[in-house]
Order: sequence, then structure tokens, then C-alpha cells
Amino acid sequence: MLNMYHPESADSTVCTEEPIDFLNDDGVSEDGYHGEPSSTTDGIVNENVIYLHGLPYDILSKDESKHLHIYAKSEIELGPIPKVVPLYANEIKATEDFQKTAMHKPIFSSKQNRQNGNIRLWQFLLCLLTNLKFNPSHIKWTNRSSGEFKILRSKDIAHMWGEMKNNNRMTYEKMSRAMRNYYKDKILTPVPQRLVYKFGPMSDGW
DNA sequence: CAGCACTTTCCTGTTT
DNA sequence: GAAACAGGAAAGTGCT
Repeated sequence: MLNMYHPESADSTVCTEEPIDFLNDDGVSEDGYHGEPSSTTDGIVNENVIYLHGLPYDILSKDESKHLHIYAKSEIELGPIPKVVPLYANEIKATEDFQKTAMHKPIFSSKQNRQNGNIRLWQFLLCLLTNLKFNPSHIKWTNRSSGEFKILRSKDIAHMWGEMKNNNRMTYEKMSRAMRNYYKDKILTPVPQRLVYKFGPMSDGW
């Protein structure tokens, strides 16, 4: 997978008005880029979509000078999404500097999140959302700017959560109960659609 | 060991 | 009927 963008132009508010140019350092092949991304870095998923900071952008066109013209989908805004994210749940656990590199730091700095060093369920979900290994195949934003997301592969995600906690008895039934506990504290807010949740005012980092 | 935060487990009932 | 959703209640886990 190729890194396709200039960090200095991709960092903040790419977006809705003007097309942004991205240079392909290795050249753009005639047949485009297909198939699954093979690394944690952002890049072109297929001829129509590029990921930046874990978020999808439509590729409008590419020109002879190896520039891509992209637009964010209308509901998407670029936030402070980390560039470096872990690939797998067990890798998250094994990575000692997870808190420094994988997650945006406000997630771990707010008051209600620093009781202990364990990752919380909502942080785990946010991590999956910022990782193109799982977004959009397992979990995806349904409204990026409002923090609304949908779980697509409930069994797999529950299993990964269990893996994370060394608990092979975890199910979506039980994981979703833990998610509903968040409603009271406004870490998540309910959305009246199956498998759709939304980050609330007491969560951050998204 | 105690107390606390955060689940996890179980359960009954409801909704999609 | 299966899969999700809703919460109450109690037990378990990891930390300070």
C-alpha cells in the first residue's frame, strides 16, 4: 500500500469546497489499485476511494501529473484521527505504546477515562473505527461528524473484544449490554436503528 | 483488605 | 423464530 498524500496538506481541514491534489510518489498505474489494503497506512483502496486518517474519500479523477482529486463524502469531516493504528486486537494489547501512538491523546486524558490502564470498550470501538482493517468491513461511520457508527459484524467484533479482555465467552449480547451502560453516562447515546450507536458528549477523541 | 470503576453475566420482557 | 434492544441485579476483575 502506498502513502499517497502530502502530510502537510492532509493534516487539517481537507474538504468540502476545493479538490485537493495528492501526489503518488511511486506513480499511478494504469489499472489503478485494487484489493484489500495491506498495511495500517492510509492509501487507495480501489479506483474510487482513498483513505486518509482512516476516513474514506471519493476519488474524482487522476491526471497525467500523478495527482489525485478527491472529495470527502458530504457527512465527513477530517478530525484529529491518528495516522498510526494497530492492526489487530491482540496487537493493540501487545503494543506497549498503544496509548501514545494508536489513540488520539484526549481519549486517555479526560477525567473519566484514567481510572486504570485498561482500554475501555468505547475506546476499543473507536480504535476499530480509525483502522481501515476494520472500517468499513466490520464497523463504519454512518455520520462521521456526529459520531454515529454502525456495527456490521457483531459476532466478530464481540469476539475481538473478548480477545482483548482474555475472555473467550464474550458475545455481542453481553458486549451490547456493556454499551448500553454507557447511555447513563452519555459516553454513548442511543440511536433507534439496529446496531447503530453514537458517541456522546462524555467521550472524545473522535 | 477495602472500596471503586467498569464491566460481565444472567435474566425477563419487548421489538424488529 | 432469530437477532437486537432494554435495564435491573449481582458477581467478577483490576487498580489504588
